[in-house]
Amino acid sequence: MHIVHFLKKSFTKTVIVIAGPTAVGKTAVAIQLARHFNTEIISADSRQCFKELNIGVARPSDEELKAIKHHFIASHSIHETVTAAGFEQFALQKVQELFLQHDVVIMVGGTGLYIKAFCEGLDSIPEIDPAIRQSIITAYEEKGIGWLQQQLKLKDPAFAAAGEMQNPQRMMRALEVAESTGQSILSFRKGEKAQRDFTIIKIGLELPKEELHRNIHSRVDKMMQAGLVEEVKKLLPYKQLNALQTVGYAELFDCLDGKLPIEEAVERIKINTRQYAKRQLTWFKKDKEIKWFAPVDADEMKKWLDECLMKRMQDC
RNA sequence: GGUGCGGUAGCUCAGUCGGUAGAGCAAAGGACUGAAAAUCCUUGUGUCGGCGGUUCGAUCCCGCCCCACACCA
Repeated sequence: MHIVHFLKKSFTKTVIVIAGPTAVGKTAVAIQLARHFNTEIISADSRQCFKELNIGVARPSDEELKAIKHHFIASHSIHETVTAAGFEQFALQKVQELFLQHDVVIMVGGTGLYIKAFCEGLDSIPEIDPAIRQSIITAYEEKGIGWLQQQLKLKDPAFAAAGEMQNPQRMMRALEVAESTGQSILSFRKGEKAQRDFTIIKIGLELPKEELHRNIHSRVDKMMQAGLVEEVKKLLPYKQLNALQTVGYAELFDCLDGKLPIEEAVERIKINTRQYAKRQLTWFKKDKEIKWFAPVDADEMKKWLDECLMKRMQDC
């Protein structure tokens, strides 16, 4: 009886996930929905979580942050290691905290893997000693992809046979797992979806391609006017960090290093942002649970969500 | 006006000692479980500036014309 009661109660708790490509207008929609449900927002963005990055990652404005409380925005430093697994932990804990006060919580973001980790969980793989990781990176940088291929054939033949043997990042991960556990990374990947004790509703935001591209173009121009170059200049000493392998920063580092004229750097940022948006769309379109809307249709979203929530309450 | 150099994919260019062409970038599609704004995979694309000539055959050789750039007047 207690358990049934508990389930009933927790299933009335809901996270509304808002996904979509960069520059589609996620922030504004999230704020409208947060107002409507009188709740708070958890960002699912692998770059906006860094306090050192602001203009270039289109962090919500101070007014927006003041209007609705956001989490996982400017909450970490570029010197920390932030990962999908870390985000899963963070968001799961945050959501439980927020459920004490709210029945509905909004999650918005463009980082598909983070959203997936939150909704479905990641298989648990033992922690890797940072020293092992570093030694693999160093060796790869010195000896190249051939070395990685050879090491993997030796230490994780299963991955070598089935994995992506041209993709250094995946290969390095496989190698570090093999070296520190003695087992193939494939043996850890069960692919089981974690069960969450709350409801998840997914919304996708979409615009015609040309319109999205116009948004990207003008947003990059605005970032430049807002002083992106100054922001990037301060981060130049840290350009090697993972957090700074980021569109808008990488290109301007090249510019500051004299490798690229400023006009070309800006053009590059626009191109790379478009390509990034395309990758996001490829990822999200695969998720059949997502209900798609135009960003201007906030009222329709509210209506649809209210109906959804009503239905789930009755089901429980 | 003269001389030189060039005109080949959306862009930058390579190439064919004459048998209708290929790289990079862009574009399109896709993958992706601890770097994910990262990383990786796949795929086109052409009146080879125009008109003639030589040739079995011309993008390639020859002539004329057009266009761009540089230099000289």
